[in-house]
Amino acid sequence: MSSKVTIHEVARMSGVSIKTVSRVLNREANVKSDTRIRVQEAVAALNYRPNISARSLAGSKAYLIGVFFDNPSPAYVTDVQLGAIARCREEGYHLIVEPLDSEGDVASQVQPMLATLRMDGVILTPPVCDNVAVLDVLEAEGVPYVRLSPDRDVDRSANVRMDDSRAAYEMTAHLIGLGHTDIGFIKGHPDHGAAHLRYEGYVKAMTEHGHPVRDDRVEQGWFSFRSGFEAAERLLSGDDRPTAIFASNDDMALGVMAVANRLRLEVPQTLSVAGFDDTPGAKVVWPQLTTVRQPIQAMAAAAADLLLNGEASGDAETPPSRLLDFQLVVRESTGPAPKG
Amino acid sequence: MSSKVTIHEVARMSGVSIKTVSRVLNREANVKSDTRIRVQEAVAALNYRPNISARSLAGSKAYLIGVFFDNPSPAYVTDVQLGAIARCREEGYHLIVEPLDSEGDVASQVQPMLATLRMDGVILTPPVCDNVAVLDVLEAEGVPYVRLSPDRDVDRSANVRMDDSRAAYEMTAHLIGLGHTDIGFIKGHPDHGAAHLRYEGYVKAMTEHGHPVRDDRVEQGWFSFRSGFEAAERLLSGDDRPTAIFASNDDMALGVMAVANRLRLEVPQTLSVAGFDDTPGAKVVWPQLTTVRQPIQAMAAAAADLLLNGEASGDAETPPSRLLDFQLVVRESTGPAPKG
DNA sequence: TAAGGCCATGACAGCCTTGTCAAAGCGACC
DNA sequence: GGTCGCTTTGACAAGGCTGTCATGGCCTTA
Repeated sequence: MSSKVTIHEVARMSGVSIKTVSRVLNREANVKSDTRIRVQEAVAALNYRPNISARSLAGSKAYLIGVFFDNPSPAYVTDVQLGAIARCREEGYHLIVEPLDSEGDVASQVQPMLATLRMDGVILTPPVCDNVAVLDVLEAEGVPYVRLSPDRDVDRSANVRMDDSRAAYEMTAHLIGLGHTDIGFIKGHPDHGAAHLRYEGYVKAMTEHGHPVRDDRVEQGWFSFRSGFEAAERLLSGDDRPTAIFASNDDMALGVMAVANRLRLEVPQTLSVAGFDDTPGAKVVWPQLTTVRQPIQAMAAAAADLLLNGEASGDAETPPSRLLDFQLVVRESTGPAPKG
Repeated sequence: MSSKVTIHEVARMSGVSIKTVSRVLNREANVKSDTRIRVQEAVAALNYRPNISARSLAGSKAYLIGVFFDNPSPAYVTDVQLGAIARCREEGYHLIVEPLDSEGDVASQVQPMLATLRMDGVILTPPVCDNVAVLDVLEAEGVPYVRLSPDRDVDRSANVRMDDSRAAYEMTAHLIGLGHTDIGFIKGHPDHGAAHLRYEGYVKAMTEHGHPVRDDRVEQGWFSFRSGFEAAERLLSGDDRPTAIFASNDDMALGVMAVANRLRLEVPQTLSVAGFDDTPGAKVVWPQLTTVRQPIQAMAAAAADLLLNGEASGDAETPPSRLLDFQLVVRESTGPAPKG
């Protein structure tokens, strides 16, 4: 088709000035409705689309939102992208993805990019969202940003989070509801704030229901399959073992399942296993894993929303924060506690 | 810092014209080397970065490469992004990601996007890379594109592929090398060209090594966990069963492992299992899966390369194509054939 | 020495849109 | 009829950069 239709041609075709076409395109007020319609018809007829470069050069918006990540979980990353784009498309914005290499000097990777692209906003996923150098650069360049599930300095800037503590509480309560009283727990990487929150939720649920939190039932893990595997070996060796294990993420829970498998402990008849995150792996194992789903797409959409509606611009005294609901996904890896 | 440094200031600081600064930035010839150095120093001192909008408005490049996908596999998608960005960064290009919804009218989603952004090129992943409507729009808009692992009309345009047939051949040969002669095969989704190629490689290896391809050892699958599970149930029920199963992707192989697990068939002592793709799930099961790794990042980088060096521009009579090497990943799910 | 050619550089227009500001249109009211 | 105040519209500059073309210096060649 048309290699390049400009606003000029639309103006000529509809018999108004370029500026009026611009007004219609930008949904500005004070355009007579029949003028508006005439222009819209011309736009449709010529199949005209405004040139984003010219637009951002002339105006103040770039129509670009950045997504910065350095995340080992592809599923998380794509969910963020899908959620963000869903909201962005409504307003004609596009997504620029920038994988960061946190091994290197992240700030120096970010500054040039911000200076060239002049994006309207940036969404930061963990762990980049806790990289102070990156935040500093963003603020220096005056680019609004929203952090997803930040760990540190939560009040520093706009963010979107999930209630990890309450989710862990409810998962624990779910197990207790199934009759378990002796529930093992595998902690996550101590550098991640979420790890602490999840542990907190577990402790709270156990305590409130009158079950002791035994030291030898809590193992340190690192969010990896291997660490879950090793923690499970410690928890499950010998005859005195818990009837359920709640791992603070799915990868570790899968490690637990592997050990159970090896030891011929039937899941969930002999041992219930619960995870956290609802990664793709959770559906691939057998039996499928009971876990907690973060509404990642919704969180990303909320982040995009904060950016697009201007709330994240950093002028408010209290940065906006949105807390989204999680979802307990009960599948086959948890069941009633064995009798006796 | 500097809210916006323009090329003008660099020109003043280094005592040359704006145009000369532009020449230095674009690595053009015919600039005296001490002039070049002076300019570069000024650029560094002012921390100047060219404004991408102004650049693309004035020039012919947009410095943007698009990645279109509608891919159920997040791992694949992020690998593509990582590979593409690695090559793009070398030349100051950025990545725009556009998830497509192939349920809807894809072409009409794509055209406006191409018209507004005027990207310099687009990378298409399966299955979008086989959507003729999308290809038509790209060509109509004159946007160069590269397809990753296309199935149909392979010669229509630039593409990057892997030798699926040979990979399947080598995996089968690997099993034969371990002493297996009775090897089951689970085919992939018949709409995917790769499914046929993989089957072809299996047949070729069996035949060349003098082993029969028994009809009751080949099952139709659909690339899903469930279809692998069901195919394995058919292959493994009864006493007359193969000593190895080669599933044409990992998800199905995981289904096989689940069945083996249920039937108490030890992997790999009693049954060897091989997959294809090296998805994250392959490392999460126990024992870890022997599989074939596609060099996805390298393929995406090759695609970006074709775009950036102009080979994909569609002017050559034969569209360029790159065939990359796969990698056999031997882990614990395959072992010597049981004796007797 | 004059003519021709190449290299290095700069002046200026143009890319397509938005922002500013002024002007024109319109209705109502005194 | 004239004035005021509002809505609607347009002329023009500006945004930061690259493309085109012209200029001047210097080297080569006859």
